[in-house]
Amino acid sequence: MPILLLTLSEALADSWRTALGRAHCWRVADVATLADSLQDGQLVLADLVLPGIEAANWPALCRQGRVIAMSSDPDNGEGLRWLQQGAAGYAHAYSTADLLQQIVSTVKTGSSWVGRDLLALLCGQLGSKLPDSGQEAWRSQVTAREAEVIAALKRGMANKEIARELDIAERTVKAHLSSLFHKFGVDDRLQLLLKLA
Amino acid sequence: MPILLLTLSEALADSWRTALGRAHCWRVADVATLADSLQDGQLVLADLVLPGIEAANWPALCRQGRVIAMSSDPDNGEGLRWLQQGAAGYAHAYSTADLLQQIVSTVKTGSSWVGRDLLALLCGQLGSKLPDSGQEAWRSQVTAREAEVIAALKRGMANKEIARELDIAERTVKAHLSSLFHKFGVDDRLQLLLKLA
DNA sequence: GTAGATATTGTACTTAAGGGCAGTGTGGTT
DNA sequence: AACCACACTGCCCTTAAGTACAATATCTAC
Repeated sequence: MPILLLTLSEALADSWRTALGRAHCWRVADVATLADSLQDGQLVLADLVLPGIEAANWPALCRQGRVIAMSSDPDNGEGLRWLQQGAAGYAHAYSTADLLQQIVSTVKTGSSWVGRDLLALLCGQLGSKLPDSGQEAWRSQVTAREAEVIAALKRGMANKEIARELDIAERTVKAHLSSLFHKFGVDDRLQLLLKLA
Repeated sequence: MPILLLTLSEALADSWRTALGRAHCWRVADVATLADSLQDGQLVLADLVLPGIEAANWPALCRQGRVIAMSSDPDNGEGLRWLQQGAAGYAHAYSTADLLQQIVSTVKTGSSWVGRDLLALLCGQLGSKLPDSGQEAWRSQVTAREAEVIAALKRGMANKEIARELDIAERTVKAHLSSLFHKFGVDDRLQLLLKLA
């Protein structure tokens, strides 16, 4: 599946092609048509200067594909808006080839990409609004070793496997688990997992 | 400059080494010493389970190097806290090799790395606008009776209890579960639950 | 009407899970 | 020194979980 380059500027398209490899890029300039024919999970680099990209088309694009907003004049406020509307990334349209590859590669794996300072802004400004209100109170009553067992449990591992990983006897794993069961008032690993989820 | 692996768990260090290349990794387990001798821009993978990592050491680490917080049990609220304290990234300690390379490569270029859903949370949309990958697709391949068993399982019930509830023999419950295990390619009820979550 | 999916159950077996009891060792507190 | 929390382990026992090998019954589709 080629990467779609959504821009009117031939120069921009060219610099993207050069960075990402000419072969698997496909230039498109008509937003409206694209929104209909977009495949699921399709990767799109979208030049924000493109006429008609904002209106009704952007959310439609983002529903279908993984769209990276490419700004010629990046600004944290602007970036936040596009990300809120479903963008999978926000970057400088004239990023270096290295960075561009990085971004595409990141988004391709299903993650989102956002610059360092924008992230800092997000953490600083919106962070306080999060209901992180120490719902993690249980952590305090769990020892370091028990926490490791929990982590393993959350990966669906059996006692024997956990023992191997932590390099202790299976009996010890059971001991840690028993302790956890008591602390959380549950009967078995399944209920513990549900309690923690 | 090698990547520093800051963890007590040999198993974890090993999985990181395997992903990132044995040659340019360096295992360290003492936070206090490290904080002093850290080079500028040094890349560090920091296991959050490590004792003493939170206290006064974390900010010092982050001032000197690029520190990625590795959680054995990731949670958006937790992630936010570490990022606010200067982390260059927040990821699952047991990420796949591919993803780990991705993360390291991203942070190495000077960007920050943050998972998709955490970013969505930061953007204040809680993922509602992000195309989420067919979350309930599994329902189509599950029979009505199997779905009832799943519902009971999600309440942490044992086979005997499920049998009572559905008014069938325990053996039948086991049959339904076995069928589910095959359909989802898992080995037991715990993994099934994790698969469904 | 025969094939296939679904639901049901039985017997018997192996392995995993969990706990009881008992003990060792370490590190910090009073 | 005495205490305590934590980590670790062994032996033994009970019960739960999961599977192999069958078998019967219903319902829908071709």
